[in-house]
Amino acid sequence: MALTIYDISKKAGVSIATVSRVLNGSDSVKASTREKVMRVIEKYDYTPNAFARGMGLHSLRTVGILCADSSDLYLAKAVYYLEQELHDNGYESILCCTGYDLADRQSYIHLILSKKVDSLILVGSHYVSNTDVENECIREASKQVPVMLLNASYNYPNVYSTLCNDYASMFEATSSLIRAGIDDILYIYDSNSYSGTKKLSGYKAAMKSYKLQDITPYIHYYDGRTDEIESITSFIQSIADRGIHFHGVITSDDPLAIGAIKYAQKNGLRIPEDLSVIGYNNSMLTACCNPELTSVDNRLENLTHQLVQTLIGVLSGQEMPTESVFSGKLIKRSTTP
Amino acid sequence: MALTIYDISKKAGVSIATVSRVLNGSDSVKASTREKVMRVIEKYDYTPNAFARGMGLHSLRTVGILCADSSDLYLAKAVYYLEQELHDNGYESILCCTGYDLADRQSYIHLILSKKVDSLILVGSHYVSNTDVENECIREASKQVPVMLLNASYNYPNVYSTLCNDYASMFEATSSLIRAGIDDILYIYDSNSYSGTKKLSGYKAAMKSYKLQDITPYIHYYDGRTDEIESITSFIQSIADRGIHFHGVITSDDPLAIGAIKYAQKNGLRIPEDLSVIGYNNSMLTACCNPELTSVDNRLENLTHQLVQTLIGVLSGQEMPTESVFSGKLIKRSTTP
DNA sequence: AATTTCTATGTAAGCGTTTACAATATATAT
DNA sequence: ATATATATTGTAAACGCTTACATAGAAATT
Repeated sequence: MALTIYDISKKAGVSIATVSRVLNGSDSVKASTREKVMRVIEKYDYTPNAFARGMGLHSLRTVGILCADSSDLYLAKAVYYLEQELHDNGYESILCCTGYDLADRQSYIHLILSKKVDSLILVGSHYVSNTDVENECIREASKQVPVMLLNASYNYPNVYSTLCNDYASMFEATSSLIRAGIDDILYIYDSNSYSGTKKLSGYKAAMKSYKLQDITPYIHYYDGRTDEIESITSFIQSIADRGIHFHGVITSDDPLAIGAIKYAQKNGLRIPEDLSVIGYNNSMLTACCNPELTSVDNRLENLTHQLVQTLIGVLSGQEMPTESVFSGKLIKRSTTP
Repeated sequence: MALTIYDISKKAGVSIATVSRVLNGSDSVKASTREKVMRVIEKYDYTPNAFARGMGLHSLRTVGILCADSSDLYLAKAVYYLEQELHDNGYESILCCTGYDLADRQSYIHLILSKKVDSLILVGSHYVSNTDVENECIREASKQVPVMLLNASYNYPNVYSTLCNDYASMFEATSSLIRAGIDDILYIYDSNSYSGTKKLSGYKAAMKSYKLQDITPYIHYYDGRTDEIESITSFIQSIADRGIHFHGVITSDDPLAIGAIKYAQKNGLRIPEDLSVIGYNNSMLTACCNPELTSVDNRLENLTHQLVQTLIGVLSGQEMPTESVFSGKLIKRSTTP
């Protein structure tokens, strides 16, 4: 059995309260007593039981992070930045990868709330949906702790959003191709999440402002895994095979754009002369392919920084903005003219 | 304030013991009582406090996962598989990203142990080192719970290892190039971790068995971030600029190999005619570059599956193998002859 | 009908901390 | 030397749950 605070107090010849005070860095402990206790603690390598602490303490300075899929390049990076930021601010974090299934997500929210976290960070806009049933769990969680959304927005008390203006970014990306004289632009997306919807709207708006005809043949939803490039490539091939002509491809995520590049290369199309490609998220993949991929950088590091700053503010009782919006930026590389 | 078991018991008109029994699925509760209690629980959306449970319960069916960096493609995928497997086996998981700093890692181990986890999984061989001081925390942790190592081996009671034979894989990868007539092979690695060392040995052994001259000029340690392809490219460029000639590059991780491909393309070298490249981990990057990258698949999904199976066995009191070794496989694509 | 057995529920004692409050020791002022 | 203020330490009551044990009620046995 592990040692308890009683064992330590006995061995050090003080009360448990004093040991607890030493453990929690209270300043009302005589230096000599503190040292005496510390020696015992170190000698026996005592670690306080976190559950017991959790019962007594109000805050454990811990926040829960929920992320659909940590193997997604972009989400993984977001989690990484968040953990860093939190750590730098003296907070611990617990991460749960929930997958994309709604029921699982809900049960994970319950799970993580029961661990007495000070806040909940939802990474990736999959957690915010158009169907209101889904958002029920956000509303519920927000009754207990502040809920922080990354790349999504949800207007509700105690919910704070930090996001990039994906609509504007995608509008700009699309417009840039149109200005270059390309107006038959395929749009491939892989998610109907909050930001997924915004991006699509941005594309549509740009297309419509330049073009009158029906754009629905250009819009395609890919529902496979985004780490299977070959599957993406054949998805795009199948669109071309259906007789849809396009000289541009814009995607909601870089891997999809890689698929487009592969498609072009398989069909002997020159990039960007015969086909222009724009990705999204400006991930490391942009540098892996050849030619290198033009992509939208949505300033993940700024977003995560702001999110944690907002969180710290909220937790310390300050009034904070409920929504912080950043601008993305189109990073031009070699897949666009 | 959140509801407690007392509130529920009052509302349902039963004792807290009965509520607790319903919560824990005890079979000695009358069906009608169970339903009555469940209704109240659902109505008020009650979630038991995990800390209080932790104090009473012996196991919370939770395992801690420690991972140096979740933004690393390979590690992130490992974590993802592990969480899935654990979830499928009725275990929850807590993940901490520790970074590569030793002191941080140690404090995270303490942290996560204090949460009364049933086991500790260390993802990535960075946790096992040649300097014995570092492994002290593994030994300590293993006194409390079984410690599972992914891609590393450490012979100690209550420590279980699941790994790929990186030595053999790298020996084979190197040999395959040598057999193709290429014997000036650069080796780029990015870590002195357990598996990093094994891979290097495999390369060395293969080189030595075919070649007598000194191979040290070919071995280079890259200590930058692996998601900065450009930085890798110029690293390799600088090696070439120092007058070292090579017709092959083998790397300890795919991103490094992408850097090699980029280097070749910048210098007008044909792949694989002028330069052959082999990566490691068979990540999605192998499909992103052009030509597509030959790489070693070390069967991550098998590894994680086996690891969790072993863990479940150990936790249920069975005698389990302390080391499970899988074979990797060289996946030939277009960067090798 | 009385006794025994079994099932369902309740009571109360932990689990290992934190912390308000009380008590004591020490320092300072008179 | 005494009174007062202050610094340090101790005592004991939470915190919200689990579970051994006690108890009441129902069913089965005699």
